[in-house]
Amino acid sequence: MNEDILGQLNDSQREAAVYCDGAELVIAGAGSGKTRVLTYKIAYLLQSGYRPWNILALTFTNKAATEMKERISNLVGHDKARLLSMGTFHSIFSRILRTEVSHIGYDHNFTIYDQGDSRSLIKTIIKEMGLDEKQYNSSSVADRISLAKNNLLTAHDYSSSIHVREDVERKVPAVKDVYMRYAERCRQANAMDFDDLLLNTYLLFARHEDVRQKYVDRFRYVLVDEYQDTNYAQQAIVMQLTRDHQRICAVGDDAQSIYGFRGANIDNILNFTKAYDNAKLFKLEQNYRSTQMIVQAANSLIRHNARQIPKNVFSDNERGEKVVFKQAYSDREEAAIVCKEIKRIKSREKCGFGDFAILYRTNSQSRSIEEEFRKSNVPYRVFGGLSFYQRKEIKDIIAYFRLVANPNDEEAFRRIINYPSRGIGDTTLSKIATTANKHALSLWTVASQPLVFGLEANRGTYAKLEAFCSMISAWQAVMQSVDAYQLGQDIIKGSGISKEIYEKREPEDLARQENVYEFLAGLQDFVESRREEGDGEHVYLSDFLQEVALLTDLDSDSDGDDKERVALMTIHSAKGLEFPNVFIVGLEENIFPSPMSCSSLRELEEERRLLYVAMTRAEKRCFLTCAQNRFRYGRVEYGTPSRFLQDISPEYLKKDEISTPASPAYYRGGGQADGGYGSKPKWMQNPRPVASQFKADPKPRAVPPRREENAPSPFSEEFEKRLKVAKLRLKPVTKAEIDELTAPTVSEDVGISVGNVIEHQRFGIGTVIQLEGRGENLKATVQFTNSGTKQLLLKFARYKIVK
DNA sequence: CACGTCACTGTTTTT
DNA sequence: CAGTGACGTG
Repeated sequence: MNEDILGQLNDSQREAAVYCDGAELVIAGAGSGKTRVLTYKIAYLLQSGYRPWNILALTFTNKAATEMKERISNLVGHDKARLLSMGTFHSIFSRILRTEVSHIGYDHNFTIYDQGDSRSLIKTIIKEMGLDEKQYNSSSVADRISLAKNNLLTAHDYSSSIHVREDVERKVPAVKDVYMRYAERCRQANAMDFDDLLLNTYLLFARHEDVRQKYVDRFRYVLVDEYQDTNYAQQAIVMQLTRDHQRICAVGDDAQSIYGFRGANIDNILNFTKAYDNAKLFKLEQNYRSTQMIVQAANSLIRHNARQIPKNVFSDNERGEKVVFKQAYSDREEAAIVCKEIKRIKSREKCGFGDFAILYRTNSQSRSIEEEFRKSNVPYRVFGGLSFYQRKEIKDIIAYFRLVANPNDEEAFRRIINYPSRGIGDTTLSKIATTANKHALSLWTVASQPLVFGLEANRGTYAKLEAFCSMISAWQAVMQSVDAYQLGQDIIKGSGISKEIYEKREPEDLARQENVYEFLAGLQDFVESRREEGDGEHVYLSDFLQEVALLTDLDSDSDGDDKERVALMTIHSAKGLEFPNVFIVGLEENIFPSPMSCSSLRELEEERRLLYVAMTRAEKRCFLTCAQNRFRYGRVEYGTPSRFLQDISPEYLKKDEISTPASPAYYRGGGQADGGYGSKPKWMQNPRPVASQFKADPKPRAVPPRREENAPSPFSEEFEKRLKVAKLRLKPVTKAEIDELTAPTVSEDVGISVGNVIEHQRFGIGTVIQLEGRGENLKATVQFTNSGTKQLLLKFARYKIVK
């Protein structure tokens, strides 16, 4: 059996796979079968007597973990494979923290703050401290803190570290104080950000030898994929787990280290053999993926980097065509060239749209390509960008879930205390925050006992707070008895979110409704698959929350459908993937390399590696394009070809091979904004009557949920089937239920009631369809004949009753 | 308190 | 361009 498995590897792959005598570093050139070695090594370990749960395999993405598990399943069977500990650093260690976190003073139901949460908290703190928000830009402060955590510096350590001097030089001396407060607030909220998951794991193991020992005993063999992208904290944790027995296998390629901005430290891989004394070094140098031409072109590029482990990547595949470079006049022409070339290759060879990928440096570059593809009916799929879980309506729902699971969660509290509107506005919120800070308590504690902490507010406000808190408390009470799906539905209905979302009928609302369906379907799916896996009879909301925080839609497995679409993604998200034909677009100075990364040689080398990664995704053909004029930040910018083009040896590069499309003006000139489609006035073309209500989430996409047949929302493929089923099973919130939820409160003190027709000074004639609130807060929802539905606060509205 | 409007401004990659 | 914050109005 061993023979069978190992027979499928080449000599150097096999040597790397069977070496089990100690620390091992496998330098795996691009396309050299790195994943293959890892999977076979794990299969080999299992056959040599290791129990599945004794093996820990850390990957870079959840997707990589799932795929590897699947491949191992095929070798050793599902039963064994499913028991392996395999996942990202973040997901594996968050699970360990869940069970051990009481040792370091957290509660096991801690929340995981995503980047948006932590940025918003940092922003709040900067405001509270009265710092200048221009000087203390919340995201750069967040980056500083993140970097510190990645280097295992706690807030306390930081304040006496060299970083403080840097901060002083950069004119942001208070970063250390922001960090200090931020850490306090996170603890107060019983929350951890992504970096805390690593930092706290490290501290847990460092301070509690018995706990460390427990996991050292459990994880008898540790494998780390993409080692070049680990940061100091990750490396340190791996060291804590492996320094006793030295059974570690790290796999990676220093030439593909592209996550330095996230704290990844290329020194980890460069210095591996120093960290582990007797480490054995293996090199996989044969590339099985690409043509010789592509491999050589990529080699000639990466040769310009000084810091690297020497290696000689080669290919025995066909020689192949030269890498093609073409400069276009504009970004539109660039898109058209790419589009035309895809069609040309596709008709010449028997291949599908799925054999093509467009790679770019920044997400925003997908736009011009998308426009062109849509115009030319080329099916495509955009990866990355705004993930499903970052959509406003989904985040709102999750915020409710989070607050129920952990009422101290400050960010969740802030998000939903007044969503849907319940008359608790900024004034009340900031009073709560001030009081909470004064007593070093969470917002929830203060809000639920306002009188105890001397929160000053009027009667109405107390009542509203009371209503909100008792609603949340009621769900808390049943959280351990009602299953996640049931409770989730209850919350969506009871919170008023369903009313908020299902009431309206604008196109954007419909998209949101679908997203909520998808979300519920996903939740149901989660509950069911958990049950099938036999992890206990009941699946609770907290189980779901644990997973959801670390999910990306990149991780979702796509079904066959994707094979028929061109893939659009950033180079970063293309890591580990391969395509027959790859187009790398936007190779211009000011984009690639990014101007943010041009200040040091180190950063520049990372950008070069990024291009190396991009080129080595290609199996057969690789195209590089750039544009002279590009529409960016609302204006046309002039750009010159990227300096990296000169790094590629000319013998592998062919310029201007693609023919320019014959006619149209790809010039996006000054004057006519709407290049000849109809002539509606601007304000009619993109009606967004309620836009302001739905804006404002961290990384919103320009075009709201994509719904055209070419470009459905990132999630709809994998959810489509489940969705249909779920819709049947789900009995979506019915009209009657909505009516019930929106039942009017009869109000005696004003002469207006549901059914009245009023005439409003600005909006014209309309029918009152709902009334809520009382006294001076009495609010009417009015369906106007010509102006849609509006909410009017009657004490202000200028109207008269007509009927 | 909620919502609409206006002016300003920042520009990268993601677990 | 598109997101954000400040400000005014009902």
